[in-house]
Amino acid sequence: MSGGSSGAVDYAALAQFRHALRQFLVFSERRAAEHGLTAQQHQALLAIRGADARQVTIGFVAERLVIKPHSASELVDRLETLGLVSRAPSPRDRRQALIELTTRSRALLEQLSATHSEELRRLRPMLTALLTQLE
Amino acid sequence: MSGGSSGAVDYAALAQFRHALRQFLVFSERRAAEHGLTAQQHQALLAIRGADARQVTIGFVAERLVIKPHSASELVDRLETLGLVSRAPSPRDRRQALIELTTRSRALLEQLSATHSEELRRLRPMLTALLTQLE
DNA sequence: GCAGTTATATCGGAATACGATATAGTCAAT
DNA sequence: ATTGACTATATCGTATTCCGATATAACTGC
Repeated sequence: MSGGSSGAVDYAALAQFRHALRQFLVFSERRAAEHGLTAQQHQALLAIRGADARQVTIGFVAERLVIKPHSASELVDRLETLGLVSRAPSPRDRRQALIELTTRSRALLEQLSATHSEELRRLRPMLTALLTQLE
Repeated sequence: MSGGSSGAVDYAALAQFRHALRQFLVFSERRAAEHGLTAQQHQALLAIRGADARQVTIGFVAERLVIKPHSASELVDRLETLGLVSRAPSPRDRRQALIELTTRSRALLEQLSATHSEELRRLRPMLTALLTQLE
């Protein structure tokens, strides 16, 4: 036996888990599209909102979305063009760009998040069951 | 109150869940890349393997990966070029292409799947906790 | 105030899913 | 058998977006 518990891999369980993930991601993508957003734009808005008190910078967005900082910069460009975020140089460190949601994106995100929470509540039993099956 | 349980959305929990998902997907992407595969190629191999007895067609791959059939066709093209799957017309219905893994891709997938199972076992507590938090 | 580092930005290039369309095979009903 | 509707797969051009390489500006310690 290698490192795994029983040696044999449960391909069907893995495949089902990935299928469930894909379904969720496609669900998410479609909801975002209904509001004129791409999946990444939605994720960025959520990451910014979810930061609560923290100062949100390009670097922060990059870290939360697990993309390179220069990709986050481009992503924020697009959001700014859409009027969904504002960028302002940080007074503390003028290299940093402080990012904030606009009224419009806050409203948008609230709707999207409600839908997503609901969907995840719906998917939870299946996801946890599939994860359990992998043990 | 709307449809949700308490009306207010837990943005931080949603954001954390998406961050965890992204981390897993990036993990997966990197492992696949170490074996010369893209994420989608790996997913396709897994879907084919996870089908067990079932006859695997382009349509089946499309359905499991939640992509359009013509995108699945392109994806299988690339896998065929890499020598990771074979395509043969079905005797039953000669429109269909029956797809099979090669010896090489089976070995490849076994390694990848072991790593992934392990990682998912590691992530399970976090994922289930985050899902629970959304209730 | 210089060297090294950090934060963000710009540009060209690569990958891949998609829409529109094409081709080939199947099936039902005549 | 032939037609017509439908299904499975394939091809082509396009758009999106991430990345690597590189640039710029600002911060830090000495």
